[in-house]
Amino acid sequence: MREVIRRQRYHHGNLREALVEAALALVEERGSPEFTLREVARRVGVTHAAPQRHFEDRAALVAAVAEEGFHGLRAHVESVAGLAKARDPAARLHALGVAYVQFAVRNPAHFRVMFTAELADKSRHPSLQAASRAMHDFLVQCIEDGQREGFFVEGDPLELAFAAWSLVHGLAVLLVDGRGMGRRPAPLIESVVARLHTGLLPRHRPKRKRRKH
Amino acid sequence: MREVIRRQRYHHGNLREALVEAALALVEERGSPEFTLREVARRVGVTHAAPQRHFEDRAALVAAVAEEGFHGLRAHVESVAGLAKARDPAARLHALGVAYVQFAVRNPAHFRVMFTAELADKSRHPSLQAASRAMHDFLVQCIEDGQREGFFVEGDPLELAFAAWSLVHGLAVLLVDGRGMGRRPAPLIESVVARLHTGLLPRHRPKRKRRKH
DNA sequence: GCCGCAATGTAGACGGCGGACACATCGACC
DNA sequence: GGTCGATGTGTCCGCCGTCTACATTGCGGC
Repeated sequence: MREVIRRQRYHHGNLREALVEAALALVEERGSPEFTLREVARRVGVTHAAPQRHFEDRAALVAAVAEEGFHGLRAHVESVAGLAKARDPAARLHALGVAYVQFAVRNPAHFRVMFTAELADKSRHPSLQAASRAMHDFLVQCIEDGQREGFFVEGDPLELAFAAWSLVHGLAVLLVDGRGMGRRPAPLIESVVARLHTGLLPRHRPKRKRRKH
Repeated sequence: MREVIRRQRYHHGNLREALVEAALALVEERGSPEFTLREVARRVGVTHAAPQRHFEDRAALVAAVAEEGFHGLRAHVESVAGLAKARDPAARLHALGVAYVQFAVRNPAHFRVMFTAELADKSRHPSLQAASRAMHDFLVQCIEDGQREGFFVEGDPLELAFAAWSLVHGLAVLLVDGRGMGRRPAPLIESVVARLHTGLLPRHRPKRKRRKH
């Protein structure tokens, strides 16, 4: 009965990629990086044990999805920052930040998996660590360049990078989690990332001490 | 054999709280918000079905831990911001941000559970939504006060609040996930949150266009 | 005091899960 | 055309969350 729809070929042919794709689709559909190995296998049309030929365990599949995501993120960020290369470092940093958040909003499933709690210990997945690290190094480089040319405030570049990374990552997380207060994301991203540059304090600080009451 | 160590009383007496506490301890120990209901029950010394008398399902227990965390966060933030109340709004906002991140770093287990992916859909847990919302409202209020008195730049207060919330939340997430670059967290928190106020651009923007090469 | 009942914990069953294994099928290379 | 490694199947294991029937308890009305 059930074998009416049956895979024709015994071998799938491209199971590994198909599994990654199916897993991503599941995350997309349910908006949460929780999926079952068997579920993924069913969707692809193979037995639940078949994935083991391609991924040592469930975590390996999750890591593969995350890694694909990191590569996509890096490509997007570098392409956008590359376009802004001719302009000054501040514009480049701005473009970098916007691109980061854009990627998250456009690829929420990938982003969720990339930062899922199950992958918190990345020591088991060195390629993930490398991708994340490369991103960070690129950011620090961008800030050091800007400082050297006087476009950014002086100070420990690592600390500035950490601040930028925090704002941008926090923004991405909040937007992907649907805490965007129902606004259109694009302008919100632009203005929030711009805030990183100018800060919340007015350029001309009021000298009056405090209100009367 | 195994009943040598056996609970004396048939009724635990305070099972609900004990379960929340045990769950939190497990998260703390393994550094990840993944725990098993049966595991928690074993640790408390009851049968695996006993928790069901207090929590409809596993998600309800997770939500209870998260809710406890939100109450703690709010208490911490409000107490710190209360102390800084006498000072100007900028100092108050700074204190608020530092307190937020401090809470995350000091209570990583709580923080992880509060923002775990399983609770992404908070519609099923209105008390969580309320706690998170209260936090946000407090922040917006703080910014509106500051703007009114000229301590912050003008503009949509919701957008400024979103920027502040992003930076602080991102910083907390990165620190809790151990991406703090091995630095002592306290000074890093101070300086990164301070960066929110001043931004990355120098106060006196260089007018020269760009480097020669 | 004691009794009946709601609250709370126990014991066991069920289906689904991740993982391990032996076996079936395939395709690439000799 | 035969062989062997690669890839998918079928089955088993222990653990999981949840359900249900039953045991134990504490408490309020008599």
